[in-house]
Amino acid sequence: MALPKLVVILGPTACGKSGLGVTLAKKYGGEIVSADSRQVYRGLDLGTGKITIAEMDGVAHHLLDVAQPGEQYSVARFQQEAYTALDGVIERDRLPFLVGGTGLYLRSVAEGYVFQVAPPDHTLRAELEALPTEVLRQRLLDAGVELDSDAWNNRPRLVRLTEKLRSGGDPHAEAERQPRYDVLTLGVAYPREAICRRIDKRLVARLDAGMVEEVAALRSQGVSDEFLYGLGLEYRYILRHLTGELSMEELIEELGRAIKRFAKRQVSWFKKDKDVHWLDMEADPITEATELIDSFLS
RNA sequence: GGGAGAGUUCCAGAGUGGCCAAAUGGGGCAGACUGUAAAUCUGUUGCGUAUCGCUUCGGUGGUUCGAAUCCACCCUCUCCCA
Repeated sequence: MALPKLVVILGPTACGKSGLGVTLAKKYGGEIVSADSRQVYRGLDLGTGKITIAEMDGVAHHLLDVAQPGEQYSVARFQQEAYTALDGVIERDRLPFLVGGTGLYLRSVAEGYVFQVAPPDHTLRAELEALPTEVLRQRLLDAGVELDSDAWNNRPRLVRLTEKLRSGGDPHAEAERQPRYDVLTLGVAYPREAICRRIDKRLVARLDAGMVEEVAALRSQGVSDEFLYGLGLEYRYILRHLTGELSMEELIEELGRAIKRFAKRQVSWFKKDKDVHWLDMEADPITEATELIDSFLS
């Protein structure tokens, strides 16, 4: 039995994924499932570049605003909820579009990651987090776990490896996949300089639109600084501005740089996926995408 | 006009005779990443026909086997007294 079809739209930040998603979804009678690790939170709007109701233009969107700021979210939870949402779209006999920039989230659904039975143990994590890195590392080494240089100082990863070990999992287990969809992946990207220009432009526009005020409001509603800091980018840098650490000029400069660095990391991630059909955004991406989708559906 | 101090590799900033192409941080570049992923982490960052050679530490000229480090003069900047 053939797998249901899914169109994935991915790409670095500020390249027009959401807009393209809406256009294509309208054209094909589709619905959109967002794949963004920060847009799942309610109230994180300007800072995440979340699509507005008006911009949705009547197209149904899923997995936006499904968690409370401060709440724990994870790839596994995302995958679960995305599967449910996508299956709903398919049942309604509509074409599902998975649109977003969180590489891990996208891939977990598009490729069907099978997660080990080792859910986060927050009590254990709290314990481990108090330990020095060398201790975390040494315990794993003593247990025969092999660590590559990339994980050597990576505390979150050391903690997760320990967690897997404790719950009887195998830290070396081969990554498993069970694809549930027949996927067409469209990539949205501009040349590097163009991305940088778009990022700068969008940053200023969002600050004008009240992005700093959004963060201030979240704080006054009781969202912790720790959570905001952990979100990174806009929330982290604006928090630092609000606490007086960064002037407005420094905020614009440093945040702009950080977003560009992030875009680069996204590109690094997406580049590895050889199945992406990269659209030429400076030509006619809609026609190009339409042709690809048409042949994908036929 | 007089006095004090400073000029270092993209930036900031260590380094005061050999272990210095030069610490560290930032930035840049490349990368990793299956339950925190906008997070977290790794490598690299003068040039070259590369376990060796070449050109760098404001400029010029000295001292020395050897100088970013010492001396002289010059240029620039900061500060203090006028």
